[in-house]
Amino acid sequence: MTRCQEKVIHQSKVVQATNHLPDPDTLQSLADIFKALSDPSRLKIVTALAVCELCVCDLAAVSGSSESAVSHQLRILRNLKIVRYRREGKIVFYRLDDDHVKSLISQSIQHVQE
Amino acid sequence: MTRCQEKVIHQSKVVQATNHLPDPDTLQSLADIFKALSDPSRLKIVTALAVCELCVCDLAAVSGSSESAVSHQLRILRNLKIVRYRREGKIVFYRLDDDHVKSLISQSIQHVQE
DNA sequence: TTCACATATGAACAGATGATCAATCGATAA
DNA sequence: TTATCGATTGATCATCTGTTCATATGTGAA
Repeated sequence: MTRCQEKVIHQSKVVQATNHLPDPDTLQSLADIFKALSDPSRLKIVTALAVCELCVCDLAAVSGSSESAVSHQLRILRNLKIVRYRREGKIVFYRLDDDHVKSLISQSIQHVQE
Repeated sequence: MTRCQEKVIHQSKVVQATNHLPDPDTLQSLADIFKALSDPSRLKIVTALAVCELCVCDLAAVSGSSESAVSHQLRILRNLKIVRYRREGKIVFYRLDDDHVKSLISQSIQHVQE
């Protein structure tokens, strides 16, 4: 891969910036959580769950998509430990796994609205 | 679209959650910024720029991808007003447009590492 | 002007993504 | 048991994404 000839001039900045990058695991976790929140459907689900615990069909109603689609999305959120669930008879209730994501979103809303 | 028969039971929760959803514009802006940060390459670029101003070939070196790929990613970040640039002769220097994204990422890192 | 270099752009391609549909699972009630 | 309902899953498919490659800008130097 070719590099521009100015490389030497900014090399110290490159080294400095490289050293300040998060470690690969952290970088991947960051990208994962951002990706989870980058889909409008999932974002609706998460923001809805930030208000209160909801079952799958409730979430389908809130987000305006099918229960199947919501279930697929919930699996992604489950795998990322963003949501957890409890079964009550035939109904499965979902809620946020912790308040990290909740505060992350509320902070992000402030950023967006400034 | 069919709804589960429990709909009536949780209807107040559905209404409550729906009313607390951010307005569509805010929701879209949120999704956009999260999507911008959901790609590992762009995340490296942004975290690098959080350290100091860098030119395109520096960013290519830091992120470990080609200058063309970086340039394409920078266009996305430019369109979202996440980065800005200044030209100095043949070299174009990029930096974060403001500190919102910087603080958002540092907050997110804390969340990930807990 | 002509050349070289840093960057930007467009086309094309492979891989990822999200919705839909059908089938299935799990739990309750008859 | 069987039937029903809420939820999950797998397959399919259209769409989106990110990289690569080739080409085009824009700037400064010769």
